[in-house]
Amino acid sequence: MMLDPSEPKRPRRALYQEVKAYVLDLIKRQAWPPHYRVPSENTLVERLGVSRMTVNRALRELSHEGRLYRVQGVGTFVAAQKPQAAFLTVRSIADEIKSRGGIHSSEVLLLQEEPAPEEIAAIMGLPEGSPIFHAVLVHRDRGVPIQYAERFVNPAVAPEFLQQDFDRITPSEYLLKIAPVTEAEHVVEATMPDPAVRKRLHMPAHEPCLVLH
Amino acid sequence: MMLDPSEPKRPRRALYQEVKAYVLDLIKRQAWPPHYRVPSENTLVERLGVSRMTVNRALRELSHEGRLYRVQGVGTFVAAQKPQAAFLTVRSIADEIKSRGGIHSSEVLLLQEEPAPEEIAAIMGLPEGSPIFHAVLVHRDRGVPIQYAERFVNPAVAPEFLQQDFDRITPSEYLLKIAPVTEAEHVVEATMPDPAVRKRLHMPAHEPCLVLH
DNA sequence: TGTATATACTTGTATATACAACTGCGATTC
DNA sequence: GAATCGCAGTTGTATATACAAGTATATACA
Repeated sequence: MMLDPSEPKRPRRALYQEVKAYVLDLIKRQAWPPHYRVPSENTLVERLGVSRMTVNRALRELSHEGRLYRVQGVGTFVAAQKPQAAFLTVRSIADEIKSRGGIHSSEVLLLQEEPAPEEIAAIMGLPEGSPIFHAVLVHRDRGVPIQYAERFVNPAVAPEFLQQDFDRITPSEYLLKIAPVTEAEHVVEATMPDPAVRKRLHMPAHEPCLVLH
Repeated sequence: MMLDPSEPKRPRRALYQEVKAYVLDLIKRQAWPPHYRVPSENTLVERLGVSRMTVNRALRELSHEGRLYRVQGVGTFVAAQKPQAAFLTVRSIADEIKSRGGIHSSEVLLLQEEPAPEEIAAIMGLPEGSPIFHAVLVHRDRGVPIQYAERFVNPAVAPEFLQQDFDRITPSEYLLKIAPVTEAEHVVEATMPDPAVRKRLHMPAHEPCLVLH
């Protein structure tokens, strides 16, 4: 199939947009399922009859949009469907604060290995009481507490977790780095934090807050 | 200032990244305030000693990232600072549902003019009891209630509000269309919905939810 | 068998060039 | 005065070319 600029439907769209549409169509119709290896740039150059820079721009933008991912020296692949976020999207808290001109800092309140509590073990599919990493951090913007994060990590996934310097890199960033997320479960609930948490965030009493599991 | 690849700090970063950093730095330091007209691509080519395609990519990506905006035939300008969103971003609920393959429907529970309640009037800067439009909708995905939206609208801003067909277009989309938002205030709070709302969403008792003002 | 090397292929970046599309403005013309 | 035209300047797109950088595989060698 060629993308000929002189086709019946005069292409008001740019060529690289056509290439993007071509790829998106194949993804949407499942002809290219998730993690399918997309034809190389040079292959698409031949197949579509456009220059490599044009193909490159199309694939690069689709990659930027999260529809593809690319690995230098290896190839281009169809990204797994994005985790569905019902009118909420969660970003790295550090990025978020930085992007609006704030000054991010974080404090490690707790970082240790401990036996998994029953409910945590059940969620993660581990036997109750098996060792698990437990971290508690507070993120601040110019010293103002913004987010309190309590986190349990399966040691099988991130054995080096306890050795990390979380003043340099946030746990989210570290985990994303060593275990690229293909699937994630987010549960947002609203609740009243317990008194201990409330105190650490300097929150007034009786004020509910958001909890992200 | 030239961006010479042979500078002391060997640039592990790509040239177009350097150009982006150069522009971002000037924006961040307010040397280029919002709506300031950025030098043209050709000017930056001379000033930075890189090719136009490199400058073009840098400016295009910054435009894509919302830091600049570009008008063909006119120029490139510094974008107004984006409304700061603390780790939450809000999209059109209809778009959101559609984008994850759901089927959106909405039901108008109430749509009328009424005297403004005291607290609403205070927030909107209107005299208490002045007429105001009041709309209540439920958004659903395949029949499952996803969002309950109660909305007060200043008649001065959207006089045609009551005449709209909100089965076709959501109130958010309508308001965005007739009154492009330059500034918005979002307050997210967690609370227990009152029994009437709870019943309309078929929510189990005692479950808190999110409220977006 | 194990290791190092060569190679082919992939994506990433940078350049020069060219033309298209659009805008704003001044000059020209009626 | 009003409308039109042309032109300079701007961004938008497309190409050919080249090299850098990363990966995987095959090959040669000890």
